Amino acid sequence: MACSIARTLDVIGEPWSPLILRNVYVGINRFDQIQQSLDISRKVLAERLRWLVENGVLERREYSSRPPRHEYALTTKGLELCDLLLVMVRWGDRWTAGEAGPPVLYRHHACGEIGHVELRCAVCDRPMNAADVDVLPGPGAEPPATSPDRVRAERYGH
Amino acid sequence: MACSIARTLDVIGEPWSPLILRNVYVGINRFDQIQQSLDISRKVLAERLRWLVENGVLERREYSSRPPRHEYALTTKGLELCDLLLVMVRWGDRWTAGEAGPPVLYRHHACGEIGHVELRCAVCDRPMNAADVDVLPGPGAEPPATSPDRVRAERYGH
DNA sequence: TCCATTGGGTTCCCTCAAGGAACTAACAAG
DNA sequence: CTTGTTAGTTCCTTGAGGGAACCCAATGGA
Repeated sequence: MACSIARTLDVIGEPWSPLILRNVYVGINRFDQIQQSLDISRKVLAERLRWLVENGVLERREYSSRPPRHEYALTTKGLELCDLLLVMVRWGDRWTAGEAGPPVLYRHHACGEIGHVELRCAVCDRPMNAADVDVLPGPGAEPPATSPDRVRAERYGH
Repeated sequence: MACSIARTLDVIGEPWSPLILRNVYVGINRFDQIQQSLDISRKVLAERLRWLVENGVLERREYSSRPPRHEYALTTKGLELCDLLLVMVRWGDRWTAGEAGPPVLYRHHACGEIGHVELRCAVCDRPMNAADVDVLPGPGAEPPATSPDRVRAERYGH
């Protein structure tokens, strides 16, 4: 599908993948550790890891050759996906955390404070949220075919 | 699970939900429109819409009483979820768009320019990405039980 | 008046992927 | 030479997703 959301979901759309990614991100990066931590079936975990490696999100590397042992590490591509996790965390904290407060805190290296992410426009630096943008067809849009859907989507712009 | 990522995924973790959300966001917000646009089964679409409404992400409202006709609209909670979509789009554009370029562009109301989102720290305003934070247990963390995993996760830090 | 159509779903069946448990391989330690 | 550890694979069963058909209320057209 000519939609970056769909293409992103194609890589990490199924519900275990973000959790696997999160585990690798925090240092839980070996097969059995991940399996126990998530209580995921070994079969599905093996499939997901293979998929994530094939798609360049994780790297499988040997940390011992005799006996052969492997662990998983984030690639640059994978680390950038973790930004998505930070945004998920923010939403989850705001809307589902309950009275106990957030289960995990994030300390920003640059300022040393506990904080959370905000979305800013890369051009003007001001806040840029879903309510602040118009959606327009881009160069990679599926060719002519001005479908009713497309017209509707173009017209929207809030 | 005491993890905001898991809680977020509980709401929109299955692969159709973000696409449904995206459609409602751009104005494709009636049952048949969504169904045709995504080529999703009517059964699953009905289930997902019900789930999203139950969870306060969408609102089902009547736009005609005779005959009774309904459409779906984003709540505030749902609109904030769309921030997640903007971040997905950014990643998808960077890593999966190919040579054709991004299929969709986003124009920022504040500056009028085509841009994309960046993550900033809400405290100090500087860039805050996954590589720039330490992960610490928060108030809502699952109680004592200092598991090996936890220790490992705490020790990690970037 | 009757029929077809539209919007917004249900119902039923069937397949396919997820889950669980057990098994394997390769080596190390006691 | 038995036990343990890591990293999977195999096999079977169950449950969720897809497809197609059906439903119902109202409306438009012949």
